[in-house]
Amino acid sequence: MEPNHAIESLQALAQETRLTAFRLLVEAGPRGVAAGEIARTLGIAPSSLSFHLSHLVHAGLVASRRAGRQVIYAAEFDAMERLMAYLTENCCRGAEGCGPLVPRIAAGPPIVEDRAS
Amino acid sequence: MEPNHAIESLQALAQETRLTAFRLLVEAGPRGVAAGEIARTLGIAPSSLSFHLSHLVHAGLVASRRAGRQVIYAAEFDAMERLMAYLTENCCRGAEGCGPLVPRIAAGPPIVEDRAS
DNA sequence: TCTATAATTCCATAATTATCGAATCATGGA
DNA sequence: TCCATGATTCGATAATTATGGAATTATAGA
Repeated sequence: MEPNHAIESLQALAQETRLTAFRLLVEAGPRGVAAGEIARTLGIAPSSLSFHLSHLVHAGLVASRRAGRQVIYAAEFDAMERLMAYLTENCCRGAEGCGPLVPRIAAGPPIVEDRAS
Repeated sequence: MEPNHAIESLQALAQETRLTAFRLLVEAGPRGVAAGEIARTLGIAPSSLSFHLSHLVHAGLVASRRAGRQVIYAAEFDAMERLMAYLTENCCRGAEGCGPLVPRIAAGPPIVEDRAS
């Protein structure tokens, strides 16, 4: 994953309305939720929701399909996995519990607060 | 981790300058990097960097300590781990590779594109 | 075709965020 | 104390983002 795509994904999630919507879709699973129901649940105007959903879709974190008059949105779990992988590989080096098999060797020998220099 | 803190952390990372700076600090490890050196590396004004670092510090993703005339910034790996844990628990349900032990049971039976309804 | 429903796009406005020069603060050394 | 260096805060400005009403588009049913 390129840094720019990671930033796009992080931006998509870094907003209260969108994170709430995304969590709702994660809860709902592959079946997804209709736009109108999301808007009602979050208590915001449909046009505002469209604005936010378009961010999530553009980042690839959410997919939409039409079902009759409604448009169903569903979380794209694979995309979320890829984001997690990016963060693990690029933002966790040196830590232990962050991700699989990213040893602390990369950051050099562990220096324990050498403020004495 | 509360959703608001997660959003703060995501916002901190969801910006090119800040993500680059954070990755630099992750690379550097616990020893950290002086503010001036970060600004030089990123090619931005010191005042701009301060602005961005304050975001990262406020989110808890980065810590600062003074060393003589310079201020050294270092990644807080624990905070990053906690963010990863939050995302795994709240944004990955139903997926397999996202995190440890979050079974797909939570999202109900896996529905394989039931567009036939 | 007409109507009702669901959603999006368009538009204006408000709010937030990013940028950097200038001024200020903090530290170390002469 | 004075000066130089490193960093932050302040201030103005530019750019981006969020909000919701009104208009538009898409679909289903009468």
